[in-house]
Amino acid sequence: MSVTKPTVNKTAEIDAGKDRRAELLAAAAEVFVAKGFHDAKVSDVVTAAGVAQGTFYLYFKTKADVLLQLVNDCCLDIIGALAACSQVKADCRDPKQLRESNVAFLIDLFNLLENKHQAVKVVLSGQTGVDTAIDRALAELKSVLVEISKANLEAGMASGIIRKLDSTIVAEAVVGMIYHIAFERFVLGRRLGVSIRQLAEELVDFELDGIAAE
Amino acid sequence: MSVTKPTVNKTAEIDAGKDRRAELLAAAAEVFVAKGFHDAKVSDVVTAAGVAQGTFYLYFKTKADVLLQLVNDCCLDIIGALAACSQVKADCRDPKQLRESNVAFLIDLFNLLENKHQAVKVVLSGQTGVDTAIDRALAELKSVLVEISKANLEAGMASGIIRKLDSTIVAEAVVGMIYHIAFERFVLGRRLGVSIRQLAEELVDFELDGIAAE
Amino acid sequence: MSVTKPTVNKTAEIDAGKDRRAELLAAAAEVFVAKGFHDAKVSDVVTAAGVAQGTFYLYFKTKADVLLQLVNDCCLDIIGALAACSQVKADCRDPKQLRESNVAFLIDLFNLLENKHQAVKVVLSGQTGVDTAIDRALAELKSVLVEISKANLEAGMASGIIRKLDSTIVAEAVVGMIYHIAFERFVLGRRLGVSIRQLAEELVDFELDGIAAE
Amino acid sequence: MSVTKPTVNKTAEIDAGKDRRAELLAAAAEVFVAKGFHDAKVSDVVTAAGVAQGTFYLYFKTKADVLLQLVNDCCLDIIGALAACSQVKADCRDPKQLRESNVAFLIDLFNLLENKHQAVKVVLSGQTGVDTAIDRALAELKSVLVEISKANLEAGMASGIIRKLDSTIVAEAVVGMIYHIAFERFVLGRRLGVSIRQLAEELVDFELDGIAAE
DNA sequence: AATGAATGAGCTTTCATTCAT
DNA sequence: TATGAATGAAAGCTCATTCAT
Repeated sequence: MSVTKPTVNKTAEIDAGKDRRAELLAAAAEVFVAKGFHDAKVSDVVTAAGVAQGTFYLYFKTKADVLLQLVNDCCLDIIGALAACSQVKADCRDPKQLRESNVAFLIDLFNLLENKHQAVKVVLSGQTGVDTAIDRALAELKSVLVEISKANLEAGMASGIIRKLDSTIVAEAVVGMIYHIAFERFVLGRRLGVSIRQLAEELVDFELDGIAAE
Repeated sequence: MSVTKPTVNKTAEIDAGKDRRAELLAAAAEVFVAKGFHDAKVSDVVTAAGVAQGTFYLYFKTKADVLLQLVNDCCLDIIGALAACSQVKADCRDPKQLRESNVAFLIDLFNLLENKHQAVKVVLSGQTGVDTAIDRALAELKSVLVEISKANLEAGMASGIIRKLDSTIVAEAVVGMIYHIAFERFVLGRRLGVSIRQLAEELVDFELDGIAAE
Repeated sequence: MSVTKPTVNKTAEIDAGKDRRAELLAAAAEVFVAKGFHDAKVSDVVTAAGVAQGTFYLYFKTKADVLLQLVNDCCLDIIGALAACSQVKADCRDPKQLRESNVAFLIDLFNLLENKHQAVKVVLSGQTGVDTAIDRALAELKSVLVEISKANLEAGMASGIIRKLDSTIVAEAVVGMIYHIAFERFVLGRRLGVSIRQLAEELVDFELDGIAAE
Repeated sequence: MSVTKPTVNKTAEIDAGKDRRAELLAAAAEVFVAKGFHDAKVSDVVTAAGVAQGTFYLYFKTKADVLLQLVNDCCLDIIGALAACSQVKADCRDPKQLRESNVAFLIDLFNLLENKHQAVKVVLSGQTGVDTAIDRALAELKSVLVEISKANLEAGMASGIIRKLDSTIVAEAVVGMIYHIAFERFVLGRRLGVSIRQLAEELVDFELDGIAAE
């Protein structure tokens, strides 16, 4: 049926479809963050999006499906961005450069999270157990972060710029730290009285030098 | 007949009541961890506990109530234990002592979590949005950890053993790190190839000295 | 087992049993009036009676059974009393005597209702549809009242002291009037500012002479 | 396609909605009369209406809500009708006119009750204690009847057409009589062998002249 | 006789999903 | 595509009744 339609219409339709889909996705993110996935009703989402109940099912197979797409889209974006900005760090030699590249990385990450806003909140609030595909996507994102961290630690150890340590444990620790801080700031909205840059610098200082004096 | 019942029986009866409650609590923890609170049915819990549906409601007002009690019990226990073991650190003077008291604290905490087992899994998996009382208890636990951490950081800064830093941010970072590691190990069961002692030592090394060489 | 017990004990037991039964009956009446049969729980009744849940079932087969016994007891009492006091009227000749015997009858009836108190409230609130036996008892009571009224009307017509009328309709009307007034006074507690005697006199005036002047 | 729908269809749709509600209301009345509110299940109502369980909750908030609406609708209708037909009586001067206006009023009332059929049965069977709003509506209806009756009695006394009497008590008695007769005829179906006109005349004779000869 | 913990059938209500229009 | 009324499976919770002590 759609095959016989002129291209112009087809494009218009697709665009309209994309808009609708995007609207629903945005509305869903908003509602899921506000009430949590389980307490959010499909009717809440369609009300927020200003469409009818049935329209939801033109774009998503099930209620879980919209969460999956939300998480997938967001995770893929973040993973993509991480891949881009994490390569800078890999070959730094001196401590100052290490500090700077780490700070730059965190600032990039935090800005990314800040812009994604609602979708990020959904990802960070860790809606687990809804669907194995979602669990996989969330695990994948965390795993990518851990891998980046671990790879950097090992490269640094090889080049002598980082002390000998258990890269697995420390990578997990670093990622846990970042997730927690990101959750506080981007989901709960607790800015802790600092800008993104200040936050990144403080965290990198902690990561590199620890808390001990000297 | 009932008049002549020895005290022992009476005690046994009371214990039976406590046992039932404990059995249901344990079964609920198990089921909540396995399926998540929302997907867990009361019928799952009673089946796991081997009692009838109605029996559940002799001990708990609602399905959310059992989660609340689980979380409350567990959080109170942990907070109590933390209060006890966190005081050692407060007045240490030299770096070696600082390291040791931190390691001891983490070992105590991890052992506590390991023993509480299922209830801890429930607490750590962060079942949020079910009940404001539950949210409050979980927030309280985290807040206590952050406060302990912050107080220690500030005491250490005052005595010169800890460098100047933003105690709020670093305390959050440390707690995020611990939560994440605890979640990995005690909920997901990823032991990362180390004992609790090794884990604690590695984390304290990271916390005190960071990752930078020298 | 009870056969081998000495008579004294047996009597004591029976009395105790009667007391318990009476206590439960009284408690049930109270609770049924306060909450209505359907909203009243067996647990409310036993709590009010100060006995354990299981004890209820030593004296009554089901929850409906206690209502049945309450209604039966009360209806039988009233019917018995009615039979006694209604015979006076039957053979009165002159108008003054008719008025007096009617007033006396109503006073007797109202006093009876006032004394039965709670049980009467149960009967008058017309708990219908719980059990066919209960429906039958309530219908029987009303039917007896209607029959008395009808017989008196017909006797009066025969003796010329009462005008020609449809004894069935008027008997129903009279009974409806009495039920309604009794309900207002003995269930809802609206005394309408008069004593039982005044009430009876006013009603008999209305019954005999109607409202028209002259 | 839907864009081109003629207005007629839109109306049809709205009517469908009204019809559904009316169907459910009718089915509920039927079921409530047959089994009583408490023993009637929502599943009985939807089965009687030929719709699915969930459909019930598209039109009514709860099971009690449908009873409330039934009672409210019916009571309001009756009160409205009463207001209209009760004014005729107010200023009648001679006995014959008084009798005729009273008969006319009762005939109007009985016809109204006969037409409302099932809903009236629900109202007259006095489903009490389900919801305070329902209790209020039923009390309001009775109160209106009593007030009308009382006002007429007092007007009649003032104009000398009605003898001196306690208008409160007599008004209650008259309303009790009417309720009882209406219940017998319109709920239980006992027609007592007379037409509505005959019934009204007999009752008015009784009301005006009482039972005494002469 | 008295207890009260345990039972489990059965109810109301919710809400994701469908489908005729 | 869009609609929204209708669906019905499923879940939480209640409470009359039982029974071992």
